[in-house]
Amino acid sequence: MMYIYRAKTIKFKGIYDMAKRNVSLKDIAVACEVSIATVSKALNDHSDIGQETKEHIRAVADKLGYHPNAAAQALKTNRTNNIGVLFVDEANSGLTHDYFNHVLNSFKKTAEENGFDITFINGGKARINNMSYLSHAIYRGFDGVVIACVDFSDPEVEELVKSNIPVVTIDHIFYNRTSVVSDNVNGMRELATYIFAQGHRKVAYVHGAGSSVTQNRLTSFYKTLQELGVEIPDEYVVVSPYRDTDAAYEATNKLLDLKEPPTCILYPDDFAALGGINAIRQRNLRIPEDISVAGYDGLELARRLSPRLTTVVQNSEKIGEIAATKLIDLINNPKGTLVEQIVVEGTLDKGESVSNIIKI
Amino acid sequence: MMYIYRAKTIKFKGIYDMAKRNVSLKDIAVACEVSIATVSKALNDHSDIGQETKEHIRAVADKLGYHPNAAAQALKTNRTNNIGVLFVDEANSGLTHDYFNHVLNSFKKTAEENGFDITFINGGKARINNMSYLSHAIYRGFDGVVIACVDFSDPEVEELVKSNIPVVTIDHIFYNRTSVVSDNVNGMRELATYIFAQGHRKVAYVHGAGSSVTQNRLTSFYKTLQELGVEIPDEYVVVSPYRDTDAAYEATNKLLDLKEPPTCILYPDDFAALGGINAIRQRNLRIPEDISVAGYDGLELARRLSPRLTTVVQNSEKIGEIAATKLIDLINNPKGTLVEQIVVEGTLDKGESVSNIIKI
DNA sequence: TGTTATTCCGAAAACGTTTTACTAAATCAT
DNA sequence: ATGATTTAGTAAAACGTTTTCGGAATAACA
Repeated sequence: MMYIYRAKTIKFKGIYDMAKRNVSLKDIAVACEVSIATVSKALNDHSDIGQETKEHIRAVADKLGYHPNAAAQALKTNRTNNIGVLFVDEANSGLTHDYFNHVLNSFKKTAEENGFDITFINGGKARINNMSYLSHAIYRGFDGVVIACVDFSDPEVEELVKSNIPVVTIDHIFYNRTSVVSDNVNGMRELATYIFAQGHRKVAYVHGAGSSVTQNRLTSFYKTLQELGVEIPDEYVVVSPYRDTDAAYEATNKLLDLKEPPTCILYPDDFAALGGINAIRQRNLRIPEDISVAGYDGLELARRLSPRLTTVVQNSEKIGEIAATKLIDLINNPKGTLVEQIVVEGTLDKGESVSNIIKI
Repeated sequence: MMYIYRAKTIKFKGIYDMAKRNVSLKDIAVACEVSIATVSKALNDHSDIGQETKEHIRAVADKLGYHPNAAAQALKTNRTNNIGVLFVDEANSGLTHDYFNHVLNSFKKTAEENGFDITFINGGKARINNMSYLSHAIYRGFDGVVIACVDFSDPEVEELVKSNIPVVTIDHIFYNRTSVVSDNVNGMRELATYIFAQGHRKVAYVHGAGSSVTQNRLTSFYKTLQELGVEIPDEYVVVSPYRDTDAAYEATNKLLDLKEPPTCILYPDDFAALGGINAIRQRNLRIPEDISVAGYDGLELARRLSPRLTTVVQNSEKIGEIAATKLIDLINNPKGTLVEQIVVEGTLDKGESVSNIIKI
């Protein structure tokens, strides 16, 4: 696609030409006629500084417009109060990845509430001096790192995980590292069981492939239906990436072209389901009367479609929150805390897109 | 909603108990039997170090697993290679804000390609020692700051914008600061003109309110239709926040309940349009035969709905990219670069949700 | 051979903090 | 009044860099 943009350049002179030197402890020290050490202690509320001195120093600091210098603090204390976020998904959708940005948003919120900032760890490919993930993390001095949705088989990821930087992984379990995962096994079990209960026996599965998340779901799908006595033929399982409506569209067409098409199709996520829905509607089939569909994720989108999408709503907020909490625990108490593996359950949203086809 | 989660705690001992001291220039210096200065220069490829010395030092640095220390570098050079991102939207949707996360994703990409990292500037409310935006930016020493989608009347934002930190604002123009804005005026003009050409005269507008973005659109909407000789009664304009499907649902119902309901409704964004669509469908009205709708933003969602949504696709990728480029220009050349105000045009996607109602 | 460039490297200061060890003064107990 | 303790503050080192100013050795030149 061609993009046009007009630019009108206003001929202002540059405005950033004043020498910038921020006020430092030293400035406060001379203003108050005390030592730098005293200023530092006063601002950090140490007990060995007199009350009136503290108040005076703080007042002067305020008046002078003092701001602490994160770099200097970090250099001295080995703490940055900064958390690295590593996220590289297969589709490279980055921040536009629906599920992830919900998780991250909640992670960010709790991290900030605890005084931490968030910085992205970017790939080796993009950087000028191309560092590995671990190099980047060491370089920035992150107090901890959260890893989500990446290709966990990437050796660079493994290197990072095995380092001595506190790590929490999301939706993937590493031995001896704490992780927060969505309960895909039970989620899929619930969904499959519900679909079975609605009378469906010919159930197809559009598989998101790639990660342990989708692998868990697929396994759970097979297992659940097998326990219920349903056989899934191989041609009922097709692959299509996360959030890829085009691929889901193709996959759906393939399924509908089978001699014996399924009565229900499961998609890797709600958005991909849209692609499937388009394919189905294009054939003038009705949802759910002629064919049923189900998504996954439980984004708001699912509730806004008509018919409302049957889906498993993942508790992305809770996942982000717990991940942040646990990571901060780890940071503040590196030797004390135990390694935990936390499973966050989702809930089935029955919606309206899976019909009851039990013959009466 | 009640959220359940199970946690199984694996009783591993803490693993982060090894003392971590990263290898420094000094370590390399003693290993190579040269001075620290020489090591620094060698690694930074200064011209006054011999070729073989450089190579040797680099080899040793590699072997020892050296990583530069961002904090120390920042302290010394007053450069952090880090850009602050300020983003607070009305709805507090944060990273889940569709349009913004597209812009940010693209911004992030170009920033990283130029060796910059990205850190969020968070609100005063969330932080423990609640800093203003500017304080936070100074504290972290951001080389530059990008501001998007915030409440630009917030005095804290103004304080930041007026500081001597290089700033680029997105979708809002400040005097004497460079900005990148989506062309909402022309976008809305195109959309309104198209709708008019399709024969619609009773056009309602669900107004996103709050920002200059939506204000520009509203103004352009009024202006365009007035120029075309169409009068918009006051009750055709109702307010509903960005991306709020529930509010859009309500707003739509209000519009449909009018004695003389509109033949076409515009929404502040594609997602909100979904809420409207639900309200319409609930009354068994067909889109676009009985009533037409249009969105804004041009997210992929719009193309995946059926009927495909008529919308204005904003060039979010380009906006992010330009914002990053311009900000980096400003950072690298603070006194030389001019202040620019860049307008990025969008394109009308006619979709299928606005019908032609011209009587033949 | 003596002078001047050129090449390569080092000493040391500085960036803004925090923290340890210490001192001087004030308070207390006896 | 003496010694012991507490209180309030300071000096200085250290964190890991970068950079300025030289300085010594070597090379080039007359």
